[in-house]
Amino acid sequence: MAQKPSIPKGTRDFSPVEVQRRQYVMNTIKHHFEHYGFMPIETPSFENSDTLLGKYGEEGDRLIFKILNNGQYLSKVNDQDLQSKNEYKVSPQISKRALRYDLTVPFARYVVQHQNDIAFPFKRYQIQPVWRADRPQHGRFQEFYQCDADVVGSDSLLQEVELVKLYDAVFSDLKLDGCTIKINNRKILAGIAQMIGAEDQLIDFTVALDKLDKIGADKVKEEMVQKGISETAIEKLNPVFSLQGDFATKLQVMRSLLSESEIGLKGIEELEFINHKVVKLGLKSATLDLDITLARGLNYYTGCIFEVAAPEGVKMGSIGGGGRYDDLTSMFGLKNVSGVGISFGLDRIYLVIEELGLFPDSVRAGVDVLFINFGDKEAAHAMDLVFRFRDNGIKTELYPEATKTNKQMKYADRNQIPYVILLGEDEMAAGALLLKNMETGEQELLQPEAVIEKFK
RNA sequence: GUGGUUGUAGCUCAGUUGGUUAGAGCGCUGGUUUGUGGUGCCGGAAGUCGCGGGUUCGAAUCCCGUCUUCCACCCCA
Repeated sequence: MAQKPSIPKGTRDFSPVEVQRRQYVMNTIKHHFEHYGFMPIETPSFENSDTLLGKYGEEGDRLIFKILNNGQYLSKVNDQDLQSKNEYKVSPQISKRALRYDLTVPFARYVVQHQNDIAFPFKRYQIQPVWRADRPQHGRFQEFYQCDADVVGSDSLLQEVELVKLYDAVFSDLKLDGCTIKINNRKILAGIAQMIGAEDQLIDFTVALDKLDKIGADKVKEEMVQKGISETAIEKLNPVFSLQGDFATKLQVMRSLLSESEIGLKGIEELEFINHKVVKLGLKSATLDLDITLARGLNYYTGCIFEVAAPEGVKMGSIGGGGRYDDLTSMFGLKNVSGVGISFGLDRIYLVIEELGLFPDSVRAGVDVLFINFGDKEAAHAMDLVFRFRDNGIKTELYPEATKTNKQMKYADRNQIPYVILLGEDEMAAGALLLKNMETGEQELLQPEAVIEKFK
């Protein structure tokens, strides 16, 4: 072997067991999406650059993978821009397409493009990979799967309620108990900013506030001062920094704090409605928690925002996120269509389930039964039975070579095949099969019909 | 994008102040009565020590660059 091949950073190969387990997670999510009435769509891996650029903020633009044009792409570049080595000026001239960064923006594009064929409200789900030129870390990749469910064309807060229930249903089904669905509302954040006279600095303000549980109140205040927010304004935020108690209690504190802000109170009302309904319906294993510091960088959100934290003790960033966006489709020319959606981070959910040892044993690649190959004559007979078994829904294979039994048994063992059938001269003469349970080592001589019955 | 960290056989890792033919465990492979795996015993193959430069009589070991890994920022799923 000369130079070892490799794959780009932040990407992975998946072994048979890994693929099987990923499909288990994916199928669970998909099952619940469909159960809730979402319909599947798919969009291209890459979009026109202008569809994506400018939708995720400055940071987002930097993380979008740009695709180099084909042909003589350099010949058309403005010489001056090329000389100046200004990538912001050159990159649009040499790249007209980019890999999708998430599933929400391509969906908004889809809705606008197909608006005449869509019956609103439109509920779609989408499970596809996305790409980000981020620096890899644990649970952070350059290629990863998102599983999104979105509703467009409905202002009803019942959608938010349904999405909270959907999160709970999926995580409960995956036995991932103890997830926290954090919820907040951009209107509340806007209200606070308004109250402290920092309306123009909403983004700076929320980004700083978002770090509260990570760096503490003092550092957050420091950062806000740095961003030009006045000290007296920050003093007014003290109730926010020390917010405690259950959902209703926290909401009460925020209500009095925001009594002067119309938009802030609207946000409070929305959350109250959602919480009330969710409490009434009940959650199986997740907890809905009001997190006033939750901001989320994606700047197209306008109402409720969600983020899901893994069960306590697991070191992992958010395993899901979402929110309401009132204006996303207007960027593509379709006004007054509100959307709300959530996303499941498949790869992170996988890592959490793995860490907690929650994958069922039944999630396994490979067959149920292996026929040992004793030679041409025996193999020919075995093949008949292999197909008969398969027709009866039993995953079956015949070892392709008549090598030593030892080796064939090892193969079965390595591949965690639960049963092996020995069909040699003696068994053929008796018209029977020797079925061996690889876990217990027990063997029994059975008629083929009896084996088929056993697997039903 | 910023700072740090890692890279030695298929895998997990040793490798002493730079000094002969670079080691171990697991795995793989062959044998151990030619129809029986997961725990035995004996043997074997396998590494331009991430890649490219440099210092040196001599580099896995020191220096620089580069890629990769993981971590902290940033941001997020």
